[in-house]
Amino acid sequence: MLNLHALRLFHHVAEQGSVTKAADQLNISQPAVTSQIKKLERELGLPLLSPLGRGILLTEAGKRLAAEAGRLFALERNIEQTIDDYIQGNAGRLLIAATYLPANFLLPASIAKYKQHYPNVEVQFTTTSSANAINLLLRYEADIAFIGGARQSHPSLDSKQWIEDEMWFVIHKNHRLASQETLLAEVIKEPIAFREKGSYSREQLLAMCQLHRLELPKVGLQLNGFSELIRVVSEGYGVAFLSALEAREEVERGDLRRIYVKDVRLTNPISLHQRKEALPAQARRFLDFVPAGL
Amino acid sequence: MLNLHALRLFHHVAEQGSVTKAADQLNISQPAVTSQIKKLERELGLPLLSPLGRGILLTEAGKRLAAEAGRLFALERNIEQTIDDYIQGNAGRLLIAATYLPANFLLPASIAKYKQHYPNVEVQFTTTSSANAINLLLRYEADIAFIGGARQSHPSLDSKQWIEDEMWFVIHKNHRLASQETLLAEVIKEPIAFREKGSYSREQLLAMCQLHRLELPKVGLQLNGFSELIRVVSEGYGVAFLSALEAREEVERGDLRRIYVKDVRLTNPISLHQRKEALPAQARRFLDFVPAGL
DNA sequence: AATAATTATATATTATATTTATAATTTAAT
DNA sequence: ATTAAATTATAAATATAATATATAATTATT
Repeated sequence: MLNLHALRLFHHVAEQGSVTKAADQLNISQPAVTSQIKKLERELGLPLLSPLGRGILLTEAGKRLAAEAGRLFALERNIEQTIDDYIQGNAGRLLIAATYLPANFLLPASIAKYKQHYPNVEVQFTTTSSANAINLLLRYEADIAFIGGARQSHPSLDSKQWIEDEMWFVIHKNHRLASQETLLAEVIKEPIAFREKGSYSREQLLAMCQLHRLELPKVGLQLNGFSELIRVVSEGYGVAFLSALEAREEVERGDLRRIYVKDVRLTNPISLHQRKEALPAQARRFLDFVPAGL
Repeated sequence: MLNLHALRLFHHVAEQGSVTKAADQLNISQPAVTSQIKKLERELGLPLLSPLGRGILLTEAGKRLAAEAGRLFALERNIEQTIDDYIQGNAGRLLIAATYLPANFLLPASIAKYKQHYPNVEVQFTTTSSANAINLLLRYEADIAFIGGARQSHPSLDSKQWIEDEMWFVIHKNHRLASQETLLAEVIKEPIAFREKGSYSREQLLAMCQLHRLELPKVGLQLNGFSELIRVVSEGYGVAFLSALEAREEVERGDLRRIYVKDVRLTNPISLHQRKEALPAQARRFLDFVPAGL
C-alpha cells in the first residue's frame, strides 16, 4: 500500500526538479516536503533523491518512481474530470419513471429536447404503475417520477403537484349530445366505455355518481388502454370519461366531441416525485426542459 | 485533487458492499470509515452511499466512482509490483563502469552469467578512464566501477582493493631473454614498447628505474592499446611491460615468453568503487557473479 | 416485542503533517 | 578568500486530521 500523499509531493518534486519549487507550488513549507520524501524513502527502502550541489538529483529509482507516479496522477486528473462531468450533468444517467399519461403525452417532447443538449447522458425512461414508480425512486432506479392520477406518496419522498389536467366526457361527433351542455344524470344514461378497474378515471366517475346520488352507470365496455378506448368511442359506441390530454387530438380533429357536463368539473392531477436528498444534476437539468406546472 | 485516503476506504466499502466489513479488512474502526466517506461526499458534493435496511447501497455516483477507484488502485498495485521487482533486483538497470583491463579480461564473463539470471535488467557497461568512472559514480550514471591501475578515489565513495594482478615483462619467444631470469638493468637495455604517457604500466616502470637508479629506458615505441602492444612484441620488436591478464593468453600459447626479472615484483591493483549509500540491488546481485578478490 | 446487525454521531485520543527557526552545504559574487 | 545567496536537512513546537471508544438510531430477524 503506497503512501499516496508522500508520492504526490514526490511527484511535484520530480516535476519541478526542486524541493523548494515543489513546496511553493503545493503551498506548503519546504521542510514539509523534505520530511515526506524522507518518509517515502524509508517506507520503500529506496533512495529517491540525492543532493547535487545546492539542489537535488533524482536517483535511478527516483526517476522510475516519478514515471509511475506520473501515470497515477494523470489517472487521478482523469477521474476528477469524469466526476466533474457527472456533477455538471454532462455525463452519467438520467433515470425517469412515469405513469402512462405523462409518459405518453407530456414527457416525450422534453426528453427529445434534453437529449439534444446532453447527448452524453444515458436516459432511461420507464413507464410503469404509480406504485412501482415510487419503488424505483426508493431503490435509486429512478431519480424523478411523474405520476398521474391517484396521489401516491411516501414519507421519504418529496412530492409536488405538477400539472392539473381536466377530465372530459367525449362522444361520437354525430351523437345528439355532441358539443352540448348537459348534466351528469343525462350522460350516464348513455353506455359508458370504461378503463380497467382501479383506474383513476373510472374511480372518479363512480365517486361522482355516488356524490350526486345517481344510479351507477352500466359498464358498457371495459378497455385496457386509452387508445383502444378512443377508437371504440370514435366508432360510435358510448361515452368515454378521460383526461383532456388523451382526447384533445381527436376532439380538435373533430372525430370526437366533448359533452359539457355542467355539474361535474374534475381534474386529473399529475405529480412530480423525488427522494428528499438533492436531485442529481442530470435530473435537475432535465427539469429545465419540462413545462412548468401550474 | 482527490482525497486518495478517503477514496481508498470508499473503494474497500464498495468492494465489500459494507462499511463494517471494509473496516475489518482495513483493520480500523467502523466509525473511522463512515467518517472518511462522509468527508469524501462533502468534498465531492456527491452522495456515494445511501442506507438500505441495515446496510448500505451505492448510489449511481457511488457506483461510477467505485469503478474509477478500482482502476486507480489497480494501477497502484501495479506500481508496487514494479517497485518490488526493482528492489529485488529483478528489473531496472545495472550501471557498470570499468577501465579497460577489468572491462576486457575480468568482467565480460560475469556480465554474461548475470544476464542469464536477470534477463529483465538492462545492463549498461561503460569502458572509460578511471577519472571518468569516478564521475559516473558521483552522477549516478554508474553504480559500481572497476578501476585498474592508479588508486583513484573520492571522499564520498567507498573503494576497496579487489584483485592484484601481477605485472610481467614479455618478449618474443626466440629472444635470448625468453623465459630467463635476469635483472631490471639487463631488461632495460632492450628497446621497450610502451603504452601511452600516464598509463599505469609506463609510470610504474619508470618509477622502478628511478628507484634502482638506472638510466631511463629509451621509448622504442609508443602504442595506444594493449592488443597493438602485444602484436608488436609478438612480431619480434622489444620488451613489453604489462599486466599478466593482458599477456597470459599469448604466453600460454607460446607466442610470447616472460622474462623473470628478479629485482622487480610489481602488481597492478584493480579496485572496486561505489557510492557510500546502500548499493542498488541490481549491483549487489551482480557482485555475486564477480570472482571474489584476494 | 426482543434481539442482533449495521450504520451514524459525538467526544476524546492519537497519530501525522506542517510550520517555524535554524543549521549545513554549495554555488556565485565581490 | 570571504561573503552572500540559494538550497536542502534537522529539530522542536504546533496544528491538523484520522482514529477509537462509547452510544444512538435504524432495520431485519426471531
